[in-house]
Amino acid sequence: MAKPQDQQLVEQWRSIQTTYFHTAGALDRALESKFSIGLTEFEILDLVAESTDAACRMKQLGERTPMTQSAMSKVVDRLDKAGLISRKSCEDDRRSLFLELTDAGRALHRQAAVEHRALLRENLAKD
Amino acid sequence: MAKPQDQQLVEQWRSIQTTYFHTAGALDRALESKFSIGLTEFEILDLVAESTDAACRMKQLGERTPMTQSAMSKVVDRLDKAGLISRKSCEDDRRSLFLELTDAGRALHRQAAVEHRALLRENLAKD
DNA sequence: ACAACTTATATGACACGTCATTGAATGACA
DNA sequence: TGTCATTCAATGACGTGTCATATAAGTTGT
Repeated sequence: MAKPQDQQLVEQWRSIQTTYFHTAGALDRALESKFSIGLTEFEILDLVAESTDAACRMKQLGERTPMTQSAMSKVVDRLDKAGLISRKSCEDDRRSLFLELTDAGRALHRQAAVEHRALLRENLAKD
Repeated sequence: MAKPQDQQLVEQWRSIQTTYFHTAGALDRALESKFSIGLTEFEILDLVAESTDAACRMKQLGERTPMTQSAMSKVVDRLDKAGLISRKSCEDDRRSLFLELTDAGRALHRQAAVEHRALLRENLAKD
């Protein structure tokens, strides 16, 4: 009944899902237990950390992650409350916000990134 | 500062995430609007539909999806309440449950599967 | 046959993401 | 300059997932 090419598509999709779930789960649990931040929080830290120029507005970040604007706003809010990031309003356009890591944020990111990369290596390695 | 091999890992991961988010989002929205079921619900229907033998206990399904046992239990509960699936207790081991599609469930699955495969094709196609 | 352990599923508290909406600032244009 | 539309971010209501636990049934060893 099922077309073989459909079967193959479905399997490809399930494989992506499985990889995603397992990897995301492992990352989330590790970051949570060792650094008390979730994977989403780390991902924002990571994006802010790697953005060299000052043009690090939330809007730009939104273009670099599949996260919703709403989700981002809440994550950034948590990071702010945790003292890992700071939001400064931008003079050019007062609707925008500039994000930057605090010292604590930078330190935590540096450590967490090591763990993060290591787990990616474990999980994404071709078996 | 960042090792190039790490960069590559990170990009591989982000690519998986993006594919996963976009595809899952598209599937979820389409199934929700056209058939009033979420992606997770569809996935359970799909698994039950493709399990030929009667040995379709929740436990087995759990082995075929990255979903949590808890999550599965709730999804199945919703499907049951929606009249798309039925849980019959198993005589051999009364802790287990057999799942099977109702007629409505089978009909809905048949239609939804077409949409599902089509969207997978759109989203997973190599660009 | 009785404890102690293990396994299959359900459930409650809680956290997070989504959608829709709001508030505020900007742009466009007559 | 005043109106209308657009853009950036925040928020509240709501659904669904997760963890820890509960419930119930099966298993093992004595």
